[in-house]
Amino acid sequence: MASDKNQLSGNTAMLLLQLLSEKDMYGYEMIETLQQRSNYVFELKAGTLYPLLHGMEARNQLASYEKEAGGKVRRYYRITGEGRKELKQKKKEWETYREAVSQVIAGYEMGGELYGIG
Amino acid sequence: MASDKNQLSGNTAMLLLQLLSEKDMYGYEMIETLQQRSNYVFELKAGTLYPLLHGMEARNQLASYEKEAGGKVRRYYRITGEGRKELKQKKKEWETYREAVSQVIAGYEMGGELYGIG
DNA sequence: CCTTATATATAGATTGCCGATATATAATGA
DNA sequence: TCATTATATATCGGCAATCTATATATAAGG
Repeated sequence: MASDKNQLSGNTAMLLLQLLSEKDMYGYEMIETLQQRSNYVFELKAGTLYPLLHGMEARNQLASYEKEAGGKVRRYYRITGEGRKELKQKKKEWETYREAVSQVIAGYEMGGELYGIG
Repeated sequence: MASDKNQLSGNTAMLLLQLLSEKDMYGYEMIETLQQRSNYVFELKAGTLYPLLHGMEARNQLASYEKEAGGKVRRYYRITGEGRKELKQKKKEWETYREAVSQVIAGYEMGGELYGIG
Protein backbone atom coordinates (compact mmCIF):
# COMPACT_ATOMS: atom_id res chain seq x y z
CA MET A 1 0.00 0.00 0.00
CA ALA A 2 0.93 3.59 0.61
CA SER A 3 0.99 4.98 -2.92
CA ASP A 4 -0.78 8.32 -2.74
CA LYS A 5 0.27 9.56 0.64
CA ASN A 6 -1.05 13.03 1.21
CA GLN A 7 -3.91 14.14 -1.03
CA LEU A 8 -6.95 13.74 1.13
CA SER A 9 -8.06 16.76 -0.88
CA GLY A 10 -11.15 18.35 0.46
CA ASN A 11 -12.70 15.22 1.83
CA THR A 12 -10.84 15.21 5.11
CA ALA A 13 -13.70 16.88 6.95
CA MET A 14 -16.12 14.30 5.59
CA LEU A 15 -13.94 11.44 6.77
CA LEU A 16 -13.61 12.93 10.24
CA LEU A 17 -17.34 13.54 10.50
CA GLN A 18 -17.90 9.93 9.49
CA LEU A 19 -15.62 8.63 12.25
CA LEU A 20 -17.31 10.82 14.82
CA SER A 21 -20.75 9.75 13.64
CA GLU A 22 -19.81 6.31 14.95
CA LYS A 23 -18.29 7.30 18.29
CA ASP A 24 -16.56 10.12 20.12
CA MET A 25 -12.84 10.26 19.50
CA TYR A 26 -9.79 12.31 20.35
CA GLY A 27 -7.54 13.69 17.62
CA TYR A 28 -4.71 11.22 17.69
CA GLU A 29 -7.22 8.40 17.65
CA MET A 30 -8.73 9.81 14.44
CA ILE A 31 -5.36 9.81 12.72
CA GLU A 32 -4.76 6.18 13.65
CA THR A 33 -8.26 5.05 12.76
CA LEU A 34 -8.13 6.70 9.34
CA GLN A 35 -4.76 5.14 8.71
CA GLN A 36 -5.91 1.66 9.68
CA ARG A 37 -9.25 1.71 7.93
CA SER A 38 -7.72 2.99 4.70
CA ASN A 39 -4.86 0.50 4.70
CA TYR A 40 -2.31 3.31 5.10
CA VAL A 41 -3.62 5.31 2.15
CA PHE A 42 -4.62 8.17 4.46
CA GLU A 43 -1.90 9.43 6.70
CA LEU A 44 -3.46 12.58 8.03
CA LYS A 45 -0.92 14.88 9.66
CA ALA A 46 -1.37 16.46 13.06
CA GLY A 47 -0.67 19.85 11.50
CA THR A 48 -3.70 19.29 9.26
CA LEU A 49 -6.01 17.70 11.78
CA TYR A 50 -6.03 20.01 14.75
CA PRO A 51 -6.68 23.28 12.92
CA LEU A 52 -9.42 21.46 11.00
CA LEU A 53 -11.06 20.26 14.22
CA HIS A 54 -10.90 23.78 15.67
CA GLY A 55 -12.62 25.15 12.57
CA MET A 56 -15.31 22.51 12.62
CA GLU A 57 -15.98 23.18 16.27
CA ALA A 58 -16.22 26.91 15.52
CA ARG A 59 -18.85 26.10 12.89
CA ASN A 60 -20.74 24.02 15.45
CA GLN A 61 -20.29 20.78 13.57
CA LEU A 62 -18.38 19.37 16.52
CA ALA A 63 -18.29 19.87 20.27
CA SER A 64 -15.38 18.89 22.50
CA TYR A 65 -14.71 17.92 26.08
CA GLU A 66 -11.70 16.79 28.09
CA LYS A 67 -11.45 13.33 29.52
CA GLU A 68 -8.68 11.52 31.36
CA ALA A 69 -7.59 8.09 30.26
CA GLY A 70 -4.42 6.39 31.41
CA GLY A 71 -3.15 9.44 33.25
CA LYS A 72 -3.38 11.55 30.08
CA VAL A 73 -5.94 14.24 29.48
CA ARG A 74 -7.39 13.92 26.02
CA ARG A 75 -9.72 16.22 24.14
CA TYR A 76 -12.62 14.22 22.80
CA TYR A 77 -14.87 15.40 20.00
CA ARG A 78 -18.46 14.52 19.36
CA ILE A 79 -20.51 15.28 16.26
CA THR A 80 -23.46 17.70 16.54
CA GLY A 81 -26.72 17.81 14.61
CA GLU A 82 -25.19 20.44 12.37
CA GLY A 83 -22.25 18.09 11.85
CA ARG A 84 -24.50 15.22 10.82
CA LYS A 85 -26.21 17.49 8.34
CA GLU A 86 -22.83 18.48 6.94
CA LEU A 87 -21.75 14.84 6.74
CA LYS A 88 -24.85 13.91 4.76
CA GLN A 89 -24.24 16.79 2.35
CA LYS A 90 -20.53 15.96 1.92
CA LYS A 91 -21.31 12.32 1.22
CA LYS A 92 -23.78 13.35 -1.45
CA GLU A 93 -21.15 15.61 -3.02
CA TRP A 94 -18.54 12.86 -2.90
CA GLU A 95 -20.91 10.50 -4.65
CA THR A 96 -21.60 13.08 -7.35
CA TYR A 97 -17.90 13.70 -7.84
CA ARG A 98 -17.02 10.01 -7.87
CA GLU A 99 -19.64 9.29 -10.49
CA ALA A 100 -18.52 12.20 -12.64
CA VAL A 101 -14.95 10.91 -12.65
CA SER A 102 -16.20 7.46 -13.59
CA GLN A 103 -18.12 8.86 -16.50
CA VAL A 104 -15.10 10.70 -17.82
CA ILE A 105 -12.76 7.78 -17.30
CA ALA A 106 -15.16 5.31 -18.86
CA GLY A 107 -15.79 7.78 -21.68
CA TYR A 108 -14.93 5.63 -24.57
CA GLU A 109 -12.22 3.18 -25.34
CA MET A 110 -9.98 3.58 -28.36
CA GLY A 111 -9.44 0.42 -30.30
CA GLY A 112 -12.59 -0.95 -28.78
CA GLU A 113 -16.07 -0.06 -29.85
CA LEU A 114 -17.50 1.51 -26.72
CA TYR A 115 -18.94 4.90 -27.64
CA GLY A 116 -20.70 7.85 -26.00
CA ILE A 117 -22.27 5.87 -23.14
CA GLY A 118 -24.87 8.53 -22.19
CA MET B 1 -26.81 18.84 -11.19
CA ALA B 2 -24.02 21.29 -10.52
CA SER B 3 -23.54 20.81 -6.80
CA ASP B 4 -19.79 20.72 -6.26
CA LYS B 5 -18.61 23.24 -8.76
CA ASN B 6 -14.91 23.76 -8.44
CA GLN B 7 -13.03 21.01 -6.57
CA LEU B 8 -11.54 18.92 -9.32
CA SER B 9 -8.72 18.76 -6.83
CA GLY B 10 -5.67 17.07 -8.16
CA ASN B 11 -7.38 14.87 -10.67
CA THR B 12 -7.69 17.47 -13.38
CA ALA B 13 -4.53 16.32 -15.11
CA MET B 14 -5.81 12.74 -15.12
CA LEU B 15 -9.10 13.78 -16.70
CA LEU B 16 -7.35 15.79 -19.39
CA LEU B 17 -4.96 12.95 -20.17
CA GLN B 18 -7.95 10.63 -20.46
CA LEU B 19 -9.66 12.90 -23.00
CA LEU B 20 -6.47 13.21 -25.01
CA SER B 21 -5.93 9.45 -24.92
CA GLU B 22 -9.07 9.24 -27.03
CA LYS B 23 -8.36 12.00 -29.54
CA ASP B 24 -6.46 15.24 -30.04
CA MET B 25 -8.30 18.28 -28.69
CA TYR B 26 -7.86 22.01 -28.22
CA GLY B 27 -8.31 23.63 -24.83
CA TYR B 28 -11.78 25.00 -25.12
CA GLU B 29 -12.96 21.67 -26.45
CA MET B 30 -11.61 19.95 -23.33
CA ILE B 31 -13.59 22.28 -21.07
CA GLU B 32 -16.80 21.56 -22.96
CA THR B 33 -16.20 17.84 -23.17
CA LEU B 34 -15.52 17.54 -19.46
CA GLN B 35 -18.61 19.55 -18.71
CA GLN B 36 -20.84 17.42 -20.93
CA ARG B 37 -19.47 14.05 -19.93
CA SER B 38 -19.75 14.84 -16.24
CA ASN B 39 -23.26 16.24 -16.48
CA TYR B 40 -22.04 19.71 -15.48
CA VAL B 41 -20.28 18.50 -12.36
CA PHE B 42 -16.93 19.58 -13.77
CA GLU B 43 -16.75 23.14 -14.92
CA LEU B 44 -13.04 23.58 -15.46
CA LYS B 45 -12.03 27.22 -15.75
CA ALA B 46 -9.81 28.57 -18.53
CA GLY B 47 -7.54 30.08 -15.91
CA THR B 48 -6.95 26.59 -14.55
CA LEU B 49 -6.71 24.75 -17.82
CA TYR B 50 -4.19 26.64 -19.87
CA PRO B 51 -1.41 26.88 -17.28
CA LEU B 52 -1.98 23.17 -16.61
CA LEU B 53 -1.62 22.31 -20.29
CA HIS B 54 1.57 24.37 -20.51
CA GLY B 55 3.01 22.52 -17.56
CA MET B 56 2.09 19.12 -18.94
CA GLU B 57 3.67 20.01 -22.26
CA ALA B 58 6.81 21.14 -20.44
CA ARG B 59 6.93 17.72 -18.76
CA ASN B 60 6.56 16.03 -22.14
CA GLN B 61 3.23 14.45 -21.31
CA LEU B 62 1.64 16.43 -24.14
CA ALA B 63 2.71 17.90 -27.45
CA SER B 64 0.87 20.69 -29.25
CA TYR B 65 0.39 22.00 -32.77
CA GLU B 66 -1.68 24.71 -34.40
CA LYS B 67 -4.48 23.90 -36.77
CA GLU B 68 -7.03 26.07 -38.49
CA ALA B 69 -10.70 25.19 -38.30
CA GLY B 70 -13.49 27.54 -39.32
CA GLY B 71 -11.19 30.49 -39.83
CA LYS B 72 -9.85 30.20 -36.28
CA VAL B 73 -6.41 28.98 -35.40
CA ARG B 74 -6.62 26.52 -32.55
CA ARG B 75 -3.88 24.91 -30.49
CA TYR B 76 -4.40 21.17 -30.47
CA TYR B 77 -2.82 18.88 -27.92
CA ARG B 78 -1.93 15.25 -28.29
CA ILE B 79 -0.84 12.83 -25.58
CA THR B 80 2.69 11.42 -25.65
CA GLY B 81 4.05 8.09 -24.47
CA GLU B 82 5.11 9.78 -21.27
CA GLY B 83 1.57 11.13 -20.95
CA ARG B 84 0.05 7.67 -21.32
CA LYS B 85 2.36 6.38 -18.64
CA GLU B 86 1.27 9.23 -16.37
CA LEU B 87 -2.39 8.54 -17.11
CA LYS B 88 -2.04 4.91 -16.16
CA GLN B 89 -0.36 5.87 -12.90
CA LYS B 90 -2.94 8.53 -12.04
CA LYS B 91 -5.78 6.11 -12.67
CA LYS B 92 -4.21 3.62 -10.34
CA GLU B 93 -3.86 6.29 -7.67
CA TRP B 94 -7.45 7.40 -8.14
CA GLU B 95 -8.63 3.84 -7.70
CA THR B 96 -6.61 3.49 -4.50
CA TYR B 97 -7.98 6.74 -3.16
CA ARG B 98 -11.57 5.92 -4.13
CA GLU B 99 -11.39 2.55 -2.40
CA ALA B 100 -9.88 4.07 0.72
CA VAL B 101 -12.72 6.56 0.99
CA SER B 102 -15.22 3.74 0.53
CA GLN B 103 -13.64 1.78 3.31
CA VAL B 104 -13.82 4.70 5.71
CA ILE B 105 -17.36 5.62 4.74
CA ALA B 106 -18.56 2.06 4.96
CA GLY B 107 -16.69 1.69 8.26
CA TYR B 108 -19.45 0.54 10.44
CA GLU B 109 -22.99 1.55 10.96
CA MET B 110 -24.29 2.62 14.36
CA GLY B 111 -27.60 1.10 15.30
CA GLY B 112 -26.95 -1.67 12.84
CA GLU B 113 -24.68 -4.60 13.37
CA LEU B 114 -22.08 -4.11 10.65
CA TYR B 115 -18.65 -4.25 12.23
CA GLY B 116 -15.01 -3.97 11.22
CA ILE B 117 -15.47 -5.23 7.67
CA GLY B 118 -11.81 -6.13 7.03
C1' DC C 1 -23.18 47.15 -35.39
C1' DC C 2 -23.39 45.46 -30.96
C1' DT C 3 -23.36 41.57 -28.12
C1' DT C 4 -22.36 36.97 -27.15
C1' DA C 5 -19.69 32.82 -27.93
C1' DT C 6 -15.32 30.98 -29.03
C1' DA C 7 -10.39 30.72 -27.90
C1' DT C 8 -6.11 31.45 -25.44
C1' DA C 9 -3.36 33.66 -21.92
C1' DT C 10 -1.45 35.67 -17.43
C1' DA C 11 -1.55 37.71 -12.62
C1' DG C 12 -3.25 37.72 -8.06
C1' DA C 13 -5.97 35.64 -4.35
C1' DT C 14 -7.71 31.70 -1.84
C1' DT C 15 -7.72 27.16 0.06
C1' DG C 16 -6.13 22.74 1.70
C1' DC C 17 -2.66 20.26 3.28
C1' DC C 18 2.09 19.49 4.71
C1' DG C 19 6.64 20.17 7.15
C1' DA C 20 8.77 22.06 10.92
C1' DT C 21 8.64 23.09 15.41
C1' DA C 22 7.12 23.38 20.28
C1' DT C 23 5.49 21.36 24.51
C1' DA C 24 4.22 17.79 27.82
C1' DT C 25 3.50 13.14 29.64
C1' DA C 26 3.83 7.94 29.37
C1' DA C 27 6.15 3.88 28.06
C1' DT C 28 10.25 1.39 26.76
C1' DG C 29 14.70 -0.21 27.45
C1' DA C 30 19.65 0.03 27.99
C1' DT D 1 18.38 6.09 36.11
C1' DC D 2 18.35 8.35 32.11
C1' DA D 3 17.61 8.58 27.27
C1' DT D 4 14.67 7.56 23.57
C1' DT D 5 10.38 6.72 21.45
C1' DA D 6 5.34 6.94 21.38
C1' DT D 7 1.37 9.50 22.61
C1' DA D 8 -1.11 13.91 22.35
C1' DT D 9 -2.15 18.64 21.10
C1' DA D 10 -0.98 23.01 19.03
C1' DT D 11 0.73 26.86 15.85
C1' DC D 12 3.31 28.92 11.93
C1' DG D 13 5.19 29.26 7.38
C1' DG D 14 5.03 27.51 2.89
C1' DC D 15 3.65 25.13 -1.38
C1' DA D 16 0.50 23.51 -4.80
C1' DA D 17 -3.92 23.56 -7.10
C1' DT D 18 -7.66 26.07 -8.36
C1' DC D 19 -10.38 30.16 -8.93
C1' DT D 20 -11.44 35.09 -10.16
C1' DA D 21 -10.40 38.77 -12.75
C1' DT D 22 -8.62 40.63 -16.58
C1' DA D 23 -6.80 41.01 -21.30
C1' DT D 24 -6.95 40.15 -26.19
C1' DA D 25 -8.75 38.57 -30.65
C1' DT D 26 -11.96 36.55 -34.00
C1' DA D 27 -16.56 34.46 -35.34
C1' DA D 28 -21.41 34.22 -35.02
C1' DG D 29 -26.00 35.93 -34.02
C1' DG D 30 -29.53 39.30 -33.44
